[in-house]
Amino acid sequence: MSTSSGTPAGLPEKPTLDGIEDSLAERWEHEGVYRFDRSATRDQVFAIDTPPPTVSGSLHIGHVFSYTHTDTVARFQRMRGKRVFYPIGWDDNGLATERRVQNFTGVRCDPSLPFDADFSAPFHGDVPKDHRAVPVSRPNFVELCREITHLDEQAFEALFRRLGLSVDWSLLYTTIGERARRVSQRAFLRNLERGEAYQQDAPTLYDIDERTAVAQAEMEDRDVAGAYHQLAFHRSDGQGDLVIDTTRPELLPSCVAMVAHPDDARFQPLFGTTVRTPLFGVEVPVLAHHLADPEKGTGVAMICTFGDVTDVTWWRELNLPSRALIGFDGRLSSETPEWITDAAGQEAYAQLAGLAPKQAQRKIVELLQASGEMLGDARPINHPVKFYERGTRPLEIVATRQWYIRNGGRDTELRAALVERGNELDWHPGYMQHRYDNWVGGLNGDWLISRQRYFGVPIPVWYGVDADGNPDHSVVLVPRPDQLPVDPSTDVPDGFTADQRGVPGGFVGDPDVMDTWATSSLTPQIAGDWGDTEGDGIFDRVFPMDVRPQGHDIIRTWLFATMVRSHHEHGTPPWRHAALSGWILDPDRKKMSKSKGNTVTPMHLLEQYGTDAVRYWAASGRPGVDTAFDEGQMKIGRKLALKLLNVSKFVLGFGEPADGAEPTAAIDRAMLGRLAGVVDEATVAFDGFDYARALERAEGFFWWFCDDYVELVKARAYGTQDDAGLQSARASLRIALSAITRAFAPFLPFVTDEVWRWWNAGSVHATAWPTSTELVHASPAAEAAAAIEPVSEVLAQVRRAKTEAKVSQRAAVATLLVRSSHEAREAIEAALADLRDAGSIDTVVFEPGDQVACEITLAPPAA
RNA sequence: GGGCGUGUAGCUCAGUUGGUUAGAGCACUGCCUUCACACGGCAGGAGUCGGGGGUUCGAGUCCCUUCACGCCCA
Repeated sequence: MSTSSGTPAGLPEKPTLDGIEDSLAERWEHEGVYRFDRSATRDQVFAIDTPPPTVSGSLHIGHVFSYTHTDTVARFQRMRGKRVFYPIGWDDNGLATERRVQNFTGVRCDPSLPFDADFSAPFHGDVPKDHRAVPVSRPNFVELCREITHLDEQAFEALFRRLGLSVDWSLLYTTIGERARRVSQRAFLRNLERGEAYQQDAPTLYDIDERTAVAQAEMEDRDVAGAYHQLAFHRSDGQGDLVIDTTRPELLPSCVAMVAHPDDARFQPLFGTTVRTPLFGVEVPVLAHHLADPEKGTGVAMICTFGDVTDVTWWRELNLPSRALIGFDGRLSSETPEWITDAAGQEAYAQLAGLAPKQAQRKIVELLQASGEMLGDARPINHPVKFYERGTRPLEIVATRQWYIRNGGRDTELRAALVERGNELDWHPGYMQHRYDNWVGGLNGDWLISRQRYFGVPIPVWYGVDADGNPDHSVVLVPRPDQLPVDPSTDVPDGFTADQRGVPGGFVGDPDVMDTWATSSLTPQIAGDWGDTEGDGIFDRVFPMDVRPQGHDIIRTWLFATMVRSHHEHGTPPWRHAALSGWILDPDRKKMSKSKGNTVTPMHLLEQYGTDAVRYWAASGRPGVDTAFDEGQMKIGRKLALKLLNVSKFVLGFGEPADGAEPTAAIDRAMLGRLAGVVDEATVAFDGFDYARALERAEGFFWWFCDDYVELVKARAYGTQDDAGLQSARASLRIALSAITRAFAPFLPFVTDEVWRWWNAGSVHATAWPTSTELVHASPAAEAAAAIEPVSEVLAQVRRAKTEAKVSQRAAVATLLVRSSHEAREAIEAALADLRDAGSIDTVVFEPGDQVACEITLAPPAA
């Protein structure tokens, strides 16, 4: 191979980053670089249980951030020789999608309507403000949901492909797809068979706007303005009043008891006595319970069924009657309840019947003030109230029949087992396990999975219908496994015919769908083809999976729910590692969220800085650590990508080294020694899921390599010294460039593959991760440092002298006097020819000294 | 109220089992058209490591305490 000038074959004259994303993404797809090898054995596989993004949400920079983290790990493992099982899915089922469809198309679902084959949505976006939602049948509504989510999914896929995620797109799934429904229903039916799923009539958190029950995990506290109303209850013994403070006077008609702390001396004499409620005159007992807070209000509270979750606890533990008044419509019952027997009470209730809670509150305050049973005015306070996390009005508690899955909330043994499962996982970072332990330890009920919604996986059961035509929920009819997935609203259970639906002696389908987490808690089973529909049995070779990457905010939901399902079904944690990503913060260190309006869409950033640059920013975010959105980091990423492009051109521009060319020069072997250490560090970091550290080490080396090493050996590589030196420099540059390119490949997949293909067949992503053992010419680490550091120091001092003299770095140095230790002098002398070339140095004189100290005499400028 | 995390240069962050004079990039300032790269290079100034106390020969690092911010839970 010629060593003369000219661009060797394959090297572009003017390398560029522009447009490399599209062409490389196409090549990867065409070459099947990320295709999972379905014949791989378990020990060859690295399986990743990636979060399926909610496609009805907006695309934002957070997606780029956390998915990049996972992708770097996937690419590393692939280069280490693993067959990487890296599927992705779209989470399209659930309330978020229903809402988006309602808002986008101007419809609402009315399940009582029949399917209309000719239906088309009144709008596609831009629904007028005064538009009244058009009621549509459930099948029509579901069809619309599918249509809209399909559009959203295309936008997500475009972004994720542009981001260069090395997922196997042939494994794509959706959480409403046929497989997801089959797997979810199968898992549920097996839970049912083993007694892990059950139905129960119980007080349930209920969102009256969405008309659906919600689970503990979906509930959140919000501070809202409320007001204490002081009400006087009348002692039955006629010895005066018992005064309470309540924020919900409208629930007074459903009061079942009074409660105070057992140690509270003020109320001890009253325990066991009764009082009569204001307005309604209902007699209720005064009871003791440790959850009553003596500091709160007057220290005594009224128990209603049900005002909040504490009421539920009291109701259960004190064996109180149920006097529920708020129905599914969120309004007070229109019938006067039978426990109000007093005529005046009945008259008072008549004025409240059918009102929404807020209206009822205004009315009852009026009545109480008129009767003199409310003392003083309402006193405004701020207090925490339970909301559905996607809801706008406080949750009510309504007693209804729902399906539950056991999660340890009512069973200490199961809870302990689930905590233990958490111990079997490796958490990255480790402190995230506390979130899991705290959540599991604080559960106080089982997992409610029924949702009174439409776009979800149907609960796959029917009920018998009794002789009076009412559903008999004790007669549960289940489908055969080979029937799955079923839709009980259209499918018919074995032994019945379609015309028996809803008639006495017939059957009726469960109208509900499963909670979205009840499906997404099965992503390992869905992605891994549990049940083996493909017939190649890959499930046993990908499960339990190696890692679950996800945000730390959904440990209590997604991670925990997945653990519960896997524990019940497989008796194992679903993965070996959990890798938690942090948040994106805006420049004011506030969490980015749609409601704050501070989110950033990613596509224009990918276009402006290039994908590698944006990935560089993302990969700089430490595992689990919240990271500020920082375009500055993207600029640095772009510089890094450009530098790799240019230095590759430089190194490869020398052409193929001569046969047998080897690193022989001390400084060359020392550089490789430093590189070997960096490769080892990056490998250890990656094995522990610390991609950010791996990047930092590689990057630190790379800038030193470009700034010092390349500058030092550049002249020698051009041929200013002997041939042995030339060959050593060129060989070393190539060896280093190869390892550097591969070490950057997980982070900068585009530019690394671009430059790799200039001089190698195939993709860098299909080659081996660099190892220190392949760098056979490397000096041992300690020797390398001793050989490099004095040389770098001299170079730096020469540069500084020229900068201070305000002359060009090419300016000639007449004399360089170096004071140094004996060892440093040896290192400097070994690289002296390179130093002279790099610094344009004429005479070099050594003197003994402690630290490396130079006196530089510049040559007079040439005229 | 409980749990967890964070606090290091103007900004974003490294700093491993305690060990020389606390590092990097950005920004800022100055210089250099240099034959891989001006989308570049070289160099410079800039820090009471949130505060206080303790352990130690030695603390950014370990312990206690306190303040601020963030997240999760109640």
